[in-house]
Amino acid sequence: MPTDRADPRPRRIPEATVVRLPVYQRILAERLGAGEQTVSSEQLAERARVNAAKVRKDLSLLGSFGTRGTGYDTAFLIAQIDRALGVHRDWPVAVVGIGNLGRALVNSEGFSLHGFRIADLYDRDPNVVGQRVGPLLVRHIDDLHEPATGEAPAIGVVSTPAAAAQEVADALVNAGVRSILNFAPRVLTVPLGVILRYVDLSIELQVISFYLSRAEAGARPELPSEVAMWRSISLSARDPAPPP
Amino acid sequence: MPTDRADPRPRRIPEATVVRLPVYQRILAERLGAGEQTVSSEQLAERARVNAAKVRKDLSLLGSFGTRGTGYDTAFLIAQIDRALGVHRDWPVAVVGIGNLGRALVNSEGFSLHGFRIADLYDRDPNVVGQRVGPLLVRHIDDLHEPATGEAPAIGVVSTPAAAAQEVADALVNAGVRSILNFAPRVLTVPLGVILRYVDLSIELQVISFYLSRAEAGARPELPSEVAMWRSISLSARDPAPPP
DNA sequence: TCGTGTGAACCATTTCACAGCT
DNA sequence: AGCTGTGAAATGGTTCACACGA
Repeated sequence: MPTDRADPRPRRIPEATVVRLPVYQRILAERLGAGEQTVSSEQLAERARVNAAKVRKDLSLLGSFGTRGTGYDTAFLIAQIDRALGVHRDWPVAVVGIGNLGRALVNSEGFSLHGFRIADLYDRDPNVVGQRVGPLLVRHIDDLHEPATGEAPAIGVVSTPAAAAQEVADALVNAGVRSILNFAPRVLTVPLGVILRYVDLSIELQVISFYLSRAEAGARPELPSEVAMWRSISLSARDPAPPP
Repeated sequence: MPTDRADPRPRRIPEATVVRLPVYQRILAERLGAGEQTVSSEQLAERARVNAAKVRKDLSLLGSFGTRGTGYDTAFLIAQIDRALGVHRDWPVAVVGIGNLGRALVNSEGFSLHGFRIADLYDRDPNVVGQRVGPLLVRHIDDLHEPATGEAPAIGVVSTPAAAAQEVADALVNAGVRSILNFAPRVLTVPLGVILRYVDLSIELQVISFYLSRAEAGARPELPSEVAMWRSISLSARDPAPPP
């Protein structure tokens, strides 16, 4: 008997699935906006450029939410994915590095449209500290350990130059931040237990360069040249070694 | 006998490896800057947070470049990875959408430090068109089909608002651009054969949210909570179906 | 009839473990 | 003695194919 509704013991969700869920989310929101009450795995799959079986498998990990012969209820599925992702909660975000990039991120649709709340902005430049960006004042990095709201933000976004990134990451970790999203083109070191993800322009460009070269070199699609990807990297750290 | 030096028939390189190569690159550059002539798979692995065997396997796909008992020659390995990635070539890039984000990207270390040449800037806003950004003038989107340099750029970067992204992608494709890096929070549709990658703040935040929830829920590290990742998504499109 | 949910087969990637070179 | 390169085993993820329910 498949677990019904709010699953008390959620199955293990593979990392590969986790990164697809937000994509399905976005497609669902789109379809809901277009008035589609219901959506099939086939439709989701086409838009996401994946196999329909994969969509069904992914979604079935969250529970049995579809209706045979009909598909999935759009709004209901959105809610379920939200729940699985934990997005229904409030995750305060601190952005460190309020240059061009930081400002762009703060004002971006990525934050506002998806319920993440920017709690604090930090910079080191005295000309920037004290400025108003959106609804917030930029604070000095050294005040990181005592956030405006009194509690450490859940997520730290690093949008400083590469040279400052490690130092900022250290400061975030010391302040009790449990996860870091790094935009600086720099490999970071953080303690085990801190969630770390990278967003990196030059890495993406290099990956594209690779596939461009291949597409050009082999006239025949040696690697099928239609490589469409959502940030398809996977340097996920497993346990360094379960102590035997 | 392992193929030596410039391999005329390069092995197939798995996608998973392709995305790690730029990371190794960055670490190597770092070590070279620190004066390390040579580096071991163990050292690379530690910094990249991966298994050393993986590093060796990845690198052995490019050829046999290491020296047993010693490790890899740092500078030489950098050159080899560059070659594998095709970064030694000139890939002109067009950036469409010169708002906060576009400007941040154009001025970022990601471009300048990694040899990608920005060939064209485009926007739709008449107030922006004609402006000077870095060494370039912003041109109007409608001039996309006739790029300043006369030849279509190899890579198109989309940094417009979500609402304009599909339209811009279409224009890029029509202009002959073979690959797109999309920063807009929007699922795009492009013809088969066009390389498409996404960089997406809100997706990353949602993925982090998932792991934060899990880390919090299960006191025991249900999924080992140290999930460190390089943009680990993988919605890669395989051939829709090899026509039978 | 249509489309989900899912075992089972398949394929890709990771890790182990060790032979072989320096 | 140290570290690469790589078969072979283990793991993880994808796709097939079909029973089942609406």
